[in-house]
Amino acid sequence: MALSREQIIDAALLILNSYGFADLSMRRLARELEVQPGALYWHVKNKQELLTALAERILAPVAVDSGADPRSAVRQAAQDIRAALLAVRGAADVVSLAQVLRPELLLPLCGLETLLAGALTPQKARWGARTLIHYILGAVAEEQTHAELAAVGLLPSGGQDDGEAFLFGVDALLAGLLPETR
Amino acid sequence: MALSREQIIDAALLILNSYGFADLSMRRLARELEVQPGALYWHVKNKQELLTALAERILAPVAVDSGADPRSAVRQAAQDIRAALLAVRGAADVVSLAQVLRPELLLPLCGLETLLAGALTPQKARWGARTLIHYILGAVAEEQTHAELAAVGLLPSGGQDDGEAFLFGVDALLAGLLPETR
DNA sequence: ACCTGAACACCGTTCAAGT
DNA sequence: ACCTGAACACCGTTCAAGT
Repeated sequence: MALSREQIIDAALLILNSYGFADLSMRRLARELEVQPGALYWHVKNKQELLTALAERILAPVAVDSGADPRSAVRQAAQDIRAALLAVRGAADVVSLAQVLRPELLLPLCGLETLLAGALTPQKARWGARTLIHYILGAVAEEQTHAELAAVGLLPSGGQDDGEAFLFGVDALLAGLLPETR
Repeated sequence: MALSREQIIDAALLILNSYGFADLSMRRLARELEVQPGALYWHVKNKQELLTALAERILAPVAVDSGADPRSAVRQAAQDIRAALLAVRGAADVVSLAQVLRPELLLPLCGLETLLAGALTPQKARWGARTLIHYILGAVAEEQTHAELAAVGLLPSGGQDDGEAFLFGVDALLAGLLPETR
């Protein structure tokens, strides 16, 4: 049966989870799919485009809903994004790369801006969303890299609660962006 | 004259500024220095170590001083770090990589934690500093990547003020971390 | 001590030619 | 339409052997 774009993304996700981001190469992917490397380029423009598609897939489970107040909606969205990233090995690196090149494609990340737009001027909503995104991706990338290094024994597996540390940053940012209207 | 570690770092910085991060390879570096690739490995353990040394050099001009209140000291430090990064093409990518692997080596980044420790509990200071660092590196990396793409014509050169956007994020974070004690 | 030469095991991408 | 075969121009790293 003919190779398909979806099949390629599936295989990429599999390599990512089994061997990590460093091992995700076009040639490795071709090997896994039992085709020649060149075959991939019929379905995908280049590696960059593949990574962007991969990022979309990784974030697909996240649904930002604007229920309740912006504050708790953003808080929930941040946690959902983190969860989606942690579900796939190396995901934060993939999404960080994609985010810089094609931010408009990553809907959940745009969603943050929409949520903030409910309480801020358009410009502040945009800036605030980017601040959040940089923090989220940076924090989770660090978490995942540390997990990677700890698994290989290059780093002591930190016994601290990453989830708590993550939320501390989100809450600090939210406190600064959306001061209590009381 | 014999090759030296400092010489290698100098050449790396030169390649970075002239051709960008993507072109900074061990082989390219060797070519520039007119030695065989293997020669580099007498002076440097591997590429990772070279990048870490490069990151230290890039951030060397930054001096965090704890004068005045923590708030304005951190604000100034963030701006200084951004300036140091913007002075070298691709610097944010280099420092981001180094930061994940050996955060203790990047003194200016540790300095942020020290500054915050003046007003927060040790744990909150650590978390707060990491939040700031993730934001700073993410924001500047995006700025530099966009400049890179715009220079190549792949992206319209955004006419907005990146400095203002950067400060908005820093101030939001600081407002959340260090609420006005008034 | 410091470097060369040569190798090993890889990359991303292109493209004529086949089916 | 979809893929192979083969090439091009690269990587990071190691290591015997030379000086």
